[in-house]
Amino acid sequence: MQRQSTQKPLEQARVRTQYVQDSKDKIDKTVIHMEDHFQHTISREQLAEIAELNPDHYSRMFRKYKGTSPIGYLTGLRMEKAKTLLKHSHYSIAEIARLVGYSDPYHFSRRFKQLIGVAPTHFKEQDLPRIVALDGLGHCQALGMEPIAADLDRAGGYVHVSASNQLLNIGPLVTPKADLEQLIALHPQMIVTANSELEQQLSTVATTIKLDVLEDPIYTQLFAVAAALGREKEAAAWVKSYEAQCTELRSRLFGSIGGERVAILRVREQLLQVYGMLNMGYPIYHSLQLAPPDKISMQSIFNAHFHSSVISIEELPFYEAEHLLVVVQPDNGARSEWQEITQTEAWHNFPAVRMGNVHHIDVANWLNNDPISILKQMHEAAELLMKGSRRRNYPSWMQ
DNA sequence: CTACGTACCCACGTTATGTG
DNA sequence: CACATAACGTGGGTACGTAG
Repeated sequence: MQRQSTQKPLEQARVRTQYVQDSKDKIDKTVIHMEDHFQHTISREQLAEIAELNPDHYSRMFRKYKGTSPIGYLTGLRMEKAKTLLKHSHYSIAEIARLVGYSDPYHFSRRFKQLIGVAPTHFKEQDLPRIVALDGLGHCQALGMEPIAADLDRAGGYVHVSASNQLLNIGPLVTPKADLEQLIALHPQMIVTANSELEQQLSTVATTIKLDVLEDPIYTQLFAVAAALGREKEAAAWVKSYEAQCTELRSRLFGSIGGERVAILRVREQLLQVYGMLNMGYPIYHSLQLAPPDKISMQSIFNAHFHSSVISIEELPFYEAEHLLVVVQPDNGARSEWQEITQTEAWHNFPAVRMGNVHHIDVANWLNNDPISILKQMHEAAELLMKGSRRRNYPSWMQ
């Protein structure tokens, strides 16, 4: 008799979940090692040893979680460091090559051109505009442009800000004089903002780029920024890569959950919302083309700007779905609201709850609506829905 | 001339991938 | 997990261009 058949399904799921988590932790351990030691020689074997995995198996696992080979990831890391040094230091190319882990500057130069598109010397001389991103940091980064300052409070957890890129946190800009003076002192050439009043006010300081984050689809927003920065080619390349990833994830998801419905629930103090196709719904319903609850489909058809419905817990059965993504606001009011919800009959009868398909997502990563965040949200959602058909992903404060 | 950077070539090492 | 093999990456060498 096979061992599996004697093991309870829940126990199997627990073991599988533990295994997945262990592998991820091991890969993360090697990523930290790369970040700390990129200036030295690092081999796949060394990394595999750190991860306590067979080198072949390690490469496979790494690609599974990071989408690239270990050495490919390390090279990318080194090139990012090199870009920073080229822009912000006076070291020679040979010195920079050495500082990022290349003993042969010629080799470094070749790889740099191959990956970045321009030779190190030209990159150093490129006169990039001084951009201040009061909004749209993710838009700029998707176009390969690193602003000199940004409102990091509005950037969201998914927009990566590396410690080395000297990005100044300027926000939140609430228009009093002091803030404006600080902004002018930066001598910006471009300012990206979603606030029309500010745009008017700042148009005398620099060329302003107005983002319409509520009305415009993400591609329109990206191309608006690209047009102002002369980066249309980069925008097109980003869209192409993004759509290729959408297609790949859609086909994998179809294989694992088929046409099952996904609902998105946001819990706040005294407020329960079910999301539509916009904002948090965008990566789920638009990018991954997953099915929303039937009522959300109807509401979206009748109102193209439909954002979310505020509901009472008794109305939950009208939004039936086989999978549920839940955002609980990280405050005590929302947490106690959440505790109450999970005690109700409507909750226990909800299909996704009965099937064990409830996943928690972090508000800090999910409220932002920029290319970088949307891409990562899509990957996070796909991973949760594919791997975790029986996995509970409670945040640490709930355990 | 010298220093620095890029392009090209070649041999060898490393990594990815398919198969069992 | 082991193995074979193809693909890719690396490092050393040389030639050449450019600027001071």
